[in-house]
Amino acid sequence: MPVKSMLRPRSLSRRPVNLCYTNGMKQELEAALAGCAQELFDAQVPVELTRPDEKFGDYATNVALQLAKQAGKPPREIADALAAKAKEKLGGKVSDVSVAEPGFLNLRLSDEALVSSMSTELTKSNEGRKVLLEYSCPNAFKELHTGHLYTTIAGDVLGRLLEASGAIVFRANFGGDVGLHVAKCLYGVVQEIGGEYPDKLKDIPKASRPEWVSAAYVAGAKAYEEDETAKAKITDINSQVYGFHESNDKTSGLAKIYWVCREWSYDYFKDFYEKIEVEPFDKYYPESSTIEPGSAVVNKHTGTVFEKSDGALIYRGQEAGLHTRVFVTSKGLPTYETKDLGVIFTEANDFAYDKRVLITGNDQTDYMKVVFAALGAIDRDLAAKQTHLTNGTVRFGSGQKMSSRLGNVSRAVDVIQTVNDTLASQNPGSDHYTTALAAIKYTFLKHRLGGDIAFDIDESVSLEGNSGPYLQYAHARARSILRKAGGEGGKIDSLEAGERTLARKISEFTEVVDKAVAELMPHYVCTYLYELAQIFNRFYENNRVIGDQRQDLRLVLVQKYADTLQAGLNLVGIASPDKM
RNA sequence: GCGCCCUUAGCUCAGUGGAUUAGAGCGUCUGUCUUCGGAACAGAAAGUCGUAGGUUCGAAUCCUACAGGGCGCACCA
Repeated sequence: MPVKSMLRPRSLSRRPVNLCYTNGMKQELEAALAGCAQELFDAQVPVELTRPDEKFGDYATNVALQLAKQAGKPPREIADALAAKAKEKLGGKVSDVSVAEPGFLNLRLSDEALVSSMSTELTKSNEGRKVLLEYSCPNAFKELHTGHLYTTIAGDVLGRLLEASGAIVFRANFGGDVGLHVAKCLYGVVQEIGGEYPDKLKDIPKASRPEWVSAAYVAGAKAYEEDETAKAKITDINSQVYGFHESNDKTSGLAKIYWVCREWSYDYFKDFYEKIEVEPFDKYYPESSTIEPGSAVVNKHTGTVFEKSDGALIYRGQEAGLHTRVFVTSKGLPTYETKDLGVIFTEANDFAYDKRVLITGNDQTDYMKVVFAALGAIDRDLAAKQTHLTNGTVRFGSGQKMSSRLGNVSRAVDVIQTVNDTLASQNPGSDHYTTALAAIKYTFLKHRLGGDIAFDIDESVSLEGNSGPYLQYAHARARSILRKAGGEGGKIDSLEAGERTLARKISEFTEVVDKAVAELMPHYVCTYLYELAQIFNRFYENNRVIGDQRQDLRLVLVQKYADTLQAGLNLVGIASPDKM
């Protein structure tokens, strides 16, 4: 495969390739219609069903318009023929197949078929596929900020989606534990404790460690800018830290401080992930561990893939329309490029993945292309397994109004704290942490992955409208009905209008998830769940369940709805308590 | 300077080749209900889909140019 094909624009790579679905009403109807086209016109066309406005039907297709050109007949004529054939072929599955100008085909499912297609059984489109997900990726010795919160939540949900589609997911976390930021931090630490006395670290209580280390970093960074002596010292510490790894130094004063503070960082990350209720990582890849494998790869391909230029080792990406980037500096130090190659190969060894999905900020788009291009020149197969997704920058405030409570503060813990406090003040006494998490996660996840996000604290904390808490409430409400009604339920034979609208929406669930999985876009699920809850709330407003003649039937619908909403919330990592 | 991304209602965003009125939420205005949990529901006002061309039976969606905004362009990560 030529290198260029790996550099295709995201809009193309998003297209799903795997079309071997096994079940589902949509797939069944598509196959049947393709069969009709084959029989009538001897034409092979991919039939794609869409969900039109309910008044037109349950599914629609423009296949007749596509066929018109091939067959050289008016689309209307083709549509009429297809409709007649489809009715005959699909029998009891559809109650109506109609044609609309200029040649759209609309299908309406029979109530029976509609009811049977309400399912939370998902398509296993990635059965057995090994997918490595790399996300979150915070630097040790620093605090987690809002960007980390976003990428962590997004990555976690992509993992859930992939797992739901049958994939075996490996969650990897690649973060910097060497480099200038570490040296700055260590400098600050040493200043704070008055020398290279690792024993003094014992005095720092566990709970305040993250902030303490962070403060040391800030002090170190300031000294680096303002004080020449400090700057020289920090530069020296920087190379010492590399030495701690090379010589496996665990005993000298500064080395001890380094290892202890590094461990504190990893503890802090793990606590944080637990706190925001995301799946734990399978493995951490500290940057220091990727230097050796990365350098080995670069050295091996020097002269072929990489070339010397001004004393540095570079990959010349210019010919492919990319940037030329340095992999090893003229001082012989590996750059992030080399470390990235190192982690790619190490992960491949550890997990033997079929696909690797990396999620980073969108400022790394062009950079990653260069790394992948270099990788492609080394190992085409491995390069073909790489996917780079980006999450946008989190902006605060919306337009004119900045949030007075958050200002520009972007620490992840502050965001959580602020949302939690706001909820607590609005609704004292109840358990609002679950609600706070739902609010935050949903705020991030409802947007299409890739674009920047305006994080408006007031909006995300809102319990109304298109929000996580609205969905949780909509779920708890349905569960409450079910509790009150007891375990009864009945059979669904025919549906009234409001019931049918709800059933129709429920039946879309698996299709929406398929799409979210195929495109690795969680927001489709969020949008769907909100629409589902909205439709239920309308139904609920207009239709009595308990005590109604149709109680038994409606309870089945409520049950299906609650299960579907719960399954969907679970997929996007949001809790669905039965009571709030 | 070169490259990539973005621009849809007052604000925040869905929609990315299909159909009569381009959809939501928030905000604004007006209602519903002696509530199977009101964190609800119904309705109204609000849009030349950045601008100008082009391709197509059909364009917010594809192409070109321009404008505005963001990001990236060798020894940082």
